[in-house]
Amino acid sequence: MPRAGLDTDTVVAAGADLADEIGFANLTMGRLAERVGVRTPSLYKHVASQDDLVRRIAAVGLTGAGDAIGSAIQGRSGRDALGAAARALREFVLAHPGRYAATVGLEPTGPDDPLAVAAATSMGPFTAVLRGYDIAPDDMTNALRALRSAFHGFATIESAGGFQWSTDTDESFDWLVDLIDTGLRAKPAG
Amino acid sequence: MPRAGLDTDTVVAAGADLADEIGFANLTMGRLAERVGVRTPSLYKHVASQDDLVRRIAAVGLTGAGDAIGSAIQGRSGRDALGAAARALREFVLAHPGRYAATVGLEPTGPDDPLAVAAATSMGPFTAVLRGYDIAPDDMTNALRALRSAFHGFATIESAGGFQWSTDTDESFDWLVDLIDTGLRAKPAG
DNA sequence: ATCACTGGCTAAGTGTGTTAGCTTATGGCT
DNA sequence: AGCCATAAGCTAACACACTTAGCCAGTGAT
Repeated sequence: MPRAGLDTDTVVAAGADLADEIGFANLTMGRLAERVGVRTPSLYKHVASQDDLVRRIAAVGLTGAGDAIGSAIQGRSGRDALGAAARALREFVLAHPGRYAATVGLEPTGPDDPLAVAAATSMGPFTAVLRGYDIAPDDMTNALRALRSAFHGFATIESAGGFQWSTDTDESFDWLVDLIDTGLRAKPAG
Repeated sequence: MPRAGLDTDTVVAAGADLADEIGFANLTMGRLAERVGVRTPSLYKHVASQDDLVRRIAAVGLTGAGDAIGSAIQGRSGRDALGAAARALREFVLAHPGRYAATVGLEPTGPDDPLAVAAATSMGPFTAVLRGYDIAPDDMTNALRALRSAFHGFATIESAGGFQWSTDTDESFDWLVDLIDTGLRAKPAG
């Protein structure tokens, strides 16, 4: 009876990959166990429950998205940085739909929830982007939430196949980025 | 053995109410059966499956949101109409979180999917709102998708408790509306 | 070489979605 | 009023999925 040599990170990573492949809704403990070459109950040596697994996958997804956005804005600023950040988020969600789907609909358990921390840090790059605009310090949180709402909304709707008419989604995305950029520029700083 | 006198609409409406009360994730066929005073298998006389039920609840949710937005913009135009529409959507989602949660993550099955139709018509009022701005006809779809992304994103994140810091969400919402309004106004029509 | 630890296993329990097949209330027709 | 087709409810049973309990064996330190 040889051992598979799993640990928590391996299991979570495999779960994230599997969710991307077969869709988050189809992720089950049984399928994940099969994927990593082990029987279902053995997974519970590495994660406490399915909910625990999902939260860890979500954290991985948020961290990944944040990293992608962070490196996308390197050396850019202003409209350029905004576009690069938004594009990076969108491409991450399209490339990793399962991981990202795991992040929606999770109530944060507390202020020091690792998931909440991951969510906060993953949005960090957007703060950097906003520094390229003339935003009053008091409005920083509002602006961050606006960006997050708009790009998260677009990415999740697109990822779920929610845009019906066959009009080019790339064009719609660029239009949204331009709308936000224009708004941020024209809005009075106070 | 008296009859409960159910039909599909009754079951779906009860399901929507129950989802609002206990949360969409906690909606089960068993709980719904108990709610309507019937045994679980009896529900299958009125809906084909749980997936069918969810899609019907989602359609009810989208229709309800669309109606709320539609009546909110009566007699308003421009920034006023935009704010009223956005506020109506947000309040609908906060008042009916379960119904609205049912709408996310559903692949439309086809072009004549009743769900797709409901989604399209529910966004109709936003088209009316956009007529108050100087949008090129070719950009109408892009603008509609932008509005939908932004307000859907905000509403779902807020409804899921995703906004961490204790900064006032009302203020953030107004800020978002103002950002979009400013952007739509300043963006060149071509 | 031994021993504590730990990662794997099987067995079993609970809850949820679903189907099959029976029974009887309901409403229309004669 | 009585008859009958339809369909709404029921029980029983199955298929999975998540989870726990408890056993066994591989692993690494002493």
